[in-house]
Amino acid sequence: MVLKKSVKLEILGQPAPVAERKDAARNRQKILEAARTLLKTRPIQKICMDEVAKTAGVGKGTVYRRFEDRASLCRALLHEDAIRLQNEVLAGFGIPHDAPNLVHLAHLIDALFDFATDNASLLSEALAFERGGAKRYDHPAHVWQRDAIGRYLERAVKNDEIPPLDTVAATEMILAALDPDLLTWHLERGTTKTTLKATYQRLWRALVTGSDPCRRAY
Amino acid sequence: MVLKKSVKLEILGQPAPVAERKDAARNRQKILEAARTLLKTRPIQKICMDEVAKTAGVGKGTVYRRFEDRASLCRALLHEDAIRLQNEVLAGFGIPHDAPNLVHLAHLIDALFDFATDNASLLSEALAFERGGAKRYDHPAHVWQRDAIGRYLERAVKNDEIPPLDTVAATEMILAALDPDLLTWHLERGTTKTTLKATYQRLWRALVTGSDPCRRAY
DNA sequence: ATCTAATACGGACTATAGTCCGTTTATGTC
DNA sequence: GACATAAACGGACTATAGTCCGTATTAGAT
Repeated sequence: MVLKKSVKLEILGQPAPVAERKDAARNRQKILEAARTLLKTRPIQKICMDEVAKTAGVGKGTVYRRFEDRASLCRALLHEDAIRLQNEVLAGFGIPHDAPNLVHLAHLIDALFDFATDNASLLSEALAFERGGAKRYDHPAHVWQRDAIGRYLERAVKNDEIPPLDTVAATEMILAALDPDLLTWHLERGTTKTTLKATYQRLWRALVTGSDPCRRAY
Repeated sequence: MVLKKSVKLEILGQPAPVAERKDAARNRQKILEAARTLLKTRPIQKICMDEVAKTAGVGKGTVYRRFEDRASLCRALLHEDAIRLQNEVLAGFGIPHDAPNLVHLAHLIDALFDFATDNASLLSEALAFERGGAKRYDHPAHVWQRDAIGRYLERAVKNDEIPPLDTVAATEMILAALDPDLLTWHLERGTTKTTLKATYQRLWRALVTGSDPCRRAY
């Protein structure tokens, strides 16, 4: 059997759907649809896979054949938003190309922030993938975000927009602070999204503009 | 029945063992011992609660009566190290009391870093507590670390050691980057602990010494 | 020593993620 | 259209976290 080559759309971890058989594709859609329906009634953490299967009218085995695991299903549910995010990045947020890299970065981080808060519950579940094994940091979703931020930071340094800096480490710190559970915690305690976002913008700016005074031995 | 009042030792989330009956106390020890024995053979993620129960020679119900859940057991296993950590902090790391707050903070963060790397696997499991619900950020373990860092940061600002700063937010960013899974990831990829720690020290210093230039509207 | 009530025990039970495998279906070939 | 076979289906099965509850133990009171 010759598989039709399908365009690879590896975006934020969406499993590239390589030429599925018709029934398989249909079931994939039924499952996603079922999940989305259930998501309207309660957060993903309260939805079990059997229920998704039953709602979709397929067997549990089918769910797990279409989606590697629970986290994988969550990632697929995030796909649309992820596409939008990536398109915004590719389009450069409508900013002049020659705008300072820090401005680009500000927009990128804003977008990542929105993505994280708007999808906190799904993301939390999606990231739980392989806890303790630390594999999550090798996941395309994470790698992509890291690359995007890192690129701008490097350019900003080269361009003398900010002092020299360990861009790799800084990138990771910026991303770590975007932990969906942390954001959720703040929002649940009454901080508005706007405030939180502003705080966050100030924070990463402080990080990348900071110097290391290496204040004496101790 | 009158309970003997026991000293409350609420450290890093260790459940204060309030006057247990003799059999209960004995079983608590048996369970901890069993867990530690098993931990010598493989990481906590590969050990199931039935096994702990069986090894300890008690029923599963007993395990769950002594320890609220898996995460709770992990926290108990971290207790000794947590005590040491707290004592170091209380002792001020043997630094002169009038040393700059940033120096104190450097030692604190070093200690937190060591604690996180030395206990990464247990911590990862312990923190997994209540994912998606964001309750982990209200946990005594986290609150304690936050307070400790926050206190030094505030003093450092008041003392003009660093420019004004959103100390609360900065504290959270510093802690977020200490994610045990992230540290594990680096260590697994060959970064030495020494290097990683040095990088981390530079990073938080950059953060707290940074300014927010508020570069133009965009 | 006995009594009694609070406390604890243990293992069967439930819930749920994820696997396995015998049966069914789609699809390219003749 | 019939055939062969790769792919997919579905639900029973396994593994494991956490609950429940009838029975057993402890410890203060008498």
